[in-house]
Amino acid sequence: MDERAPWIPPQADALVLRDDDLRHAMELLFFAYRDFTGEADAVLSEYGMGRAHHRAIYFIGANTGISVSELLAILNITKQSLNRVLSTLIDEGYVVQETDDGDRRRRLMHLTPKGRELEHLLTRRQSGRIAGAYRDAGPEAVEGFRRVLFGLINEEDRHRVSPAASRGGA
Amino acid sequence: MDERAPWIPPQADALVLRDDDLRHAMELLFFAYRDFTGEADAVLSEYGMGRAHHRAIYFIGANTGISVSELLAILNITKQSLNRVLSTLIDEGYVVQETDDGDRRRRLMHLTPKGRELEHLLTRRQSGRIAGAYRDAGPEAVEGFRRVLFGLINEEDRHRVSPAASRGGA
DNA sequence: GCATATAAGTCAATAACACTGACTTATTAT
DNA sequence: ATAATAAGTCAGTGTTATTGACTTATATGC
Repeated sequence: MDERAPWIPPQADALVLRDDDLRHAMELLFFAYRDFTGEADAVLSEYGMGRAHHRAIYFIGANTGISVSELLAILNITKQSLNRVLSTLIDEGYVVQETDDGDRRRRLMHLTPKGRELEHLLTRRQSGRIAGAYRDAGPEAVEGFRRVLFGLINEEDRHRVSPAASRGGA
Repeated sequence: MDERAPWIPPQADALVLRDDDLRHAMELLFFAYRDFTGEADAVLSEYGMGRAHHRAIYFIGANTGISVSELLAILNITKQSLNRVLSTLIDEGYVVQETDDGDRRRRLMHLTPKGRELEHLLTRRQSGRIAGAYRDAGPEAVEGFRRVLFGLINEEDRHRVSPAASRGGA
């Protein structure tokens, strides 16, 4: 069995990718994501919540007026899984649902002030981590970081990523 | 409450980080990690395994002769959690443990040929995704990707990331 | 108007993954 | 001999997610 990277069409002067490079990338993703998410987990457990609540709060906050089915598409989980999380958030006053006037089947959601406050509390530590990494790596590295991560996302979901404020700034 | 990014010491000509930039980074991480890991999940479920098995296989494969406690430190989970996964992998012949001659309390682990085969099967699709993203983004972007992700990892764990083969290559 | 499709919500059962706490067994170090 | 370390085990719990079946309300196509 041929083990050497059958997935690289050796073309032009393309960068040569070895096993070590891929291993390195996978480990970077694993550790970075682990530490990045771990940041908020401590706060969440104080509220009796988990990462799923955070994701819901985050994406409702980032997409005010989002419908349930749109949120499901972003999170890639089932309605039943979301429901448990969502009903907690609604019951405890972090999220509000309002019937869409145009289509009264749809429930548009947004954060309450309380929900917005929790969102900020949760993202504050994560923001600090990102800001530090961005600062240490420099603007060009940030642009590269964005390009590669964007390329890792399924094409059909790339449109869901919100735009960055600064793009390619010096 | 002052909401505007209290975590950025505005210094020198440092890149200005806005809420949008941080939101963008968080979403990139979320979607990229989601799609990256989702790649292997389909294969895993055919084997009756989950992501935890994959992580164990991966890190044993990348660190031949690793001890149980070292693996626990990398995965950041409890001994009991690992045990469920590990005993499956051993029972089904993917992983072998051998008593360390120097310290007979320690069990050094490595993949069997069967385990190595599964590891390759699992990482093949992920490798393709990374290779594609690297190719599309270009070598400089790859270097930036690495720098930022590395900076996101807790300092005390950065030494656990294996080195990349190509560093800053043209 | 009626049939059908869509959006949302719900009930029940199950599984993967992780946790805490308590404990045993070897083996090494003091 | 005693204490510490490495590994393994048993029991109970919780979060996150799943599948499958079903209800309710609203919208749309004919």
